[in-house]
Amino acid sequence: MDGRKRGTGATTLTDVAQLAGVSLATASKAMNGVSQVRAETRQRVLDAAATLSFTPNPFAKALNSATTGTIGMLTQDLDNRFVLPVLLGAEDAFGAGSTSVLLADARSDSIRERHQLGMLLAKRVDGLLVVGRTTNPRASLTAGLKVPVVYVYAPSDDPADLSFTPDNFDAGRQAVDHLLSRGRRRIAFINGDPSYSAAQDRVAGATSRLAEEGLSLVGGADLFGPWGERWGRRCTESLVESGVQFDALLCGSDQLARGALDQLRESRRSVPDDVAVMGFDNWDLLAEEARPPLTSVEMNLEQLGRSAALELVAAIGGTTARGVRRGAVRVVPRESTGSWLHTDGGGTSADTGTRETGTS
Amino acid sequence: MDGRKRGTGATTLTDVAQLAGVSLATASKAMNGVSQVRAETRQRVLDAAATLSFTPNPFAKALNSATTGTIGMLTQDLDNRFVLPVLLGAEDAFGAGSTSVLLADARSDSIRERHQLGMLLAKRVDGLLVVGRTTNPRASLTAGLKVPVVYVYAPSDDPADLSFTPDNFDAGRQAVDHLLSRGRRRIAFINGDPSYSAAQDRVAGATSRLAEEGLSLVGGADLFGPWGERWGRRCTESLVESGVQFDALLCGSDQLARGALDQLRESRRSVPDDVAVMGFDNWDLLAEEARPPLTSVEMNLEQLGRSAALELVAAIGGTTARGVRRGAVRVVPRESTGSWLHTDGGGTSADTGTRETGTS
DNA sequence: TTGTAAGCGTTATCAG
DNA sequence: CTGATAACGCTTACAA
Repeated sequence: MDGRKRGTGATTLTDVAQLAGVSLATASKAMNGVSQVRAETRQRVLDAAATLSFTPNPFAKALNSATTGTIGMLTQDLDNRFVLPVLLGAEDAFGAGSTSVLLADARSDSIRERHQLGMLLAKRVDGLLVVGRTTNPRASLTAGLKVPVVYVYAPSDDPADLSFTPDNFDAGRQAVDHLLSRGRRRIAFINGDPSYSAAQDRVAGATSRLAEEGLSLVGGADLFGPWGERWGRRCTESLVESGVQFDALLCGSDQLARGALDQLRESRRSVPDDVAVMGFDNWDLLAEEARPPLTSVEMNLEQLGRSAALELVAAIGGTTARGVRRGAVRVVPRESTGSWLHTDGGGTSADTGTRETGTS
Repeated sequence: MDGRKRGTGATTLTDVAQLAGVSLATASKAMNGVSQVRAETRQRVLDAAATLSFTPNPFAKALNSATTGTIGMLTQDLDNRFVLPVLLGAEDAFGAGSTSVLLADARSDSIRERHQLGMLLAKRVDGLLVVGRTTNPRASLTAGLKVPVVYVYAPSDDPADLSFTPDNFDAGRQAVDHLLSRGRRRIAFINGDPSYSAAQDRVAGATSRLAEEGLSLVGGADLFGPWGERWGRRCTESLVESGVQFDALLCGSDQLARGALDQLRESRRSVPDDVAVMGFDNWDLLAEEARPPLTSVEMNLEQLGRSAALELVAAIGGTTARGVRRGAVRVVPRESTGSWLHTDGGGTSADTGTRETGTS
């Protein structure tokens, strides 16, 4: 359409300079606010740029600025509900600045991950955000890279790297805290797959908090099984049948908790009056529609992604940080832990409560 | 570390040429396989490149090739479980080629969407994939853009654009087909939010298929309500209480179906013996853990993303296509529709069926 | 077949 | 304060 020899046809700084009646160099300075340019001149250039709706070519720019305004987000498994919020937070944080995000997914394949890494590097990203699939530590990729890398969700196994991961240990502690605050003392813990550090850390946190009260989990601390409602049901069933007394059921995930709730209903245990139930992850879809709505621990994944992004930007800027940062979590109370144990909410008496144990 | 005046320190084509003992131009030709280069020379260059682990600077490349090897993925709402598979499919399809994906999320804000669009364009993407939040048609963004745009999930409201969206109408038809094949004839439909075209299309498809058999939905075709288990339960309850006879319950989503299953259990209706239940979306997490496991319609979102990506690549290549393409869907049978109506469990006769109705 | 040189759009240096 | 001019790394006529 355009008589030029080459070029994209987009308006260039030269066009702007021409319209503004200044030299290319001056136009550049005016646009970037650097160097001394008379206010009037700058305005003229800016106006010209606006009229032509000029957008600087980022490639020409990147060609001599050593930084490209792009970061790579390398996910291990995009098809994972936990990475979504992380992605969102990160994208948001970057977008607020002016860096944009190049996405690459490894599909849980380390060969493919290597390949994607190469591709991202070839695109000259300024930094890398590596988003894991679980909270289990993962192999570091940092060796030999000249760009900063930040790991999110799955921390790097190299302590010299910087990682962000949710604080599952504290999540366990806070959960117990919450249950204690509801007057529960006989807490059972149904857990997920033991190969997940999330499962291990959550129960460890819970145990630790209980120990401070001189308590321990009833029914044992090793009720591991597949994540999922089915195991939640089965495990709850055995627990009930075993005759172990418990007034709270802490479940390693909301899914497990859903199964537990179903089973408790069938066993005619009232929630929360007989048994308080809570989960982890605060997956609204499951938690809010549960009967009763499920108290859960929000892992603040979006915030985690945001923090990681911010820190990556900082690292690109030159700062160097290392170690594993554990993102804050918080309990979101709903009805499943809604009542103080043995109140006469429904109509019963009995104040066998042990509130005096409270430490604060 | 390096005495150069500027530059990133990365090895350049000039380095390669030097090592190979040829001119810059020859090196370039050798690398790109164009023009006539003696095989031996090319090999020498390739070797040199390998030794230096040379990666061409994409910016320098883009600067004179009019195409950048990057597409923009503009999502309306990343925090949506339906976009994940689409993203995955698209990323995969692009990755297979050598285009990479720039991600931008609009957070359901049209102002922000405009902004992100601008940013993507400023980055000189070769094309745009616009991923919607629902399957409702959305405002076209194509006007005035010089890069091709393909819409996924939410189709564009401009028929001149190219859109990919799941075939909800056919999903409704196939669902009914499946239920009919199980001997069910009194089918009730519980639906989600009527403002979703998915809800409308699914029930329309179901109705259409039933009509072919001279049937219609029992309990009416307007049981719309909020997506979610709660509505599934409530709606099922009224249905049961209303005394309407039904041998199948088709639910507008797996979530609704989960609610329905719960309610049916409480109403002592056996699934699938008394009532077959099925949903849409085939959300494994819900469907597989349901009691019994839930038959559902798989919307093939990943494939949808892949197709859209492929078509975008084609469009960048110069082809022009328009209109709305509806992605194929398929029923995934599980136990909730597992039995032929009125068998007696183990393996009986009873051919009360109406198989002869089949049109083909 | 290979090399020279002219861009691509910007920024940075250094004179005016 | 402004303007030539030389990079940045690569592709591509055009010569040799």
